[in-house]
Amino acid sequence: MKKDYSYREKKVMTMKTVTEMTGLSERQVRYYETQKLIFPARTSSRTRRYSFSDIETLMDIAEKIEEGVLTREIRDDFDKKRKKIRIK
Amino acid sequence: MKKDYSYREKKVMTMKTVTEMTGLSERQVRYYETQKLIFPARTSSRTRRYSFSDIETLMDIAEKIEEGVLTREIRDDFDKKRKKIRIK
DNA sequence: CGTGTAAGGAATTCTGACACG
DNA sequence: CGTGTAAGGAATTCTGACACG
Repeated sequence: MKKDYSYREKKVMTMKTVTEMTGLSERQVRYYETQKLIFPARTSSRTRRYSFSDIETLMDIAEKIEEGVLTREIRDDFDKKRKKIRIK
Repeated sequence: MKKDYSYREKKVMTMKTVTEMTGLSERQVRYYETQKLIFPARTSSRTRRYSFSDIETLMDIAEKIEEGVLTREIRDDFDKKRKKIRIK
């Protein structure tokens, strides 16, 4: 059974809210999705929905990008972390 | 200083998400606002933003309405509860 | 009282592409 | 590589009003 309520993970925000909260452009947010760094949900009419968790990930990404890290590297890094969590 | 992060109280959702999560119509959600039962935030372009807390309040309201309680009574009830919390 | 609906405008979102590099 | 932008269509949101009652 799936957990019914998790404020942090629930995909509820639209693009506008995300750009407001992160300071990133729509273009940036969508690009990071194509790079498989974030995974917004989609409504029946194709609009994206983001979670608080996504917002936090985006802010991490923004920092790394500023440091000159490539999206490819950020993704590998995320994948590694996910693996570690699974091993635990 | 204001608390910077509270997933539950942060006003981040648009009307569409709210109607999806509560099952209410846009009309109902807006009406309950005119009755001072919920207080969404507004963006610079006038669109409403709701919090998880608002969603929960809306579901409470929906239940009461079904029981035949008047919005006026629901509001008085909410006001009483707020007062109690303050006294504590 | 509480809610549905049609109306018309404004703001939002989406995709694919050109651009720079 | 990462991001800006103009383009055009589709979906969303808003307000004020008429309707029923």
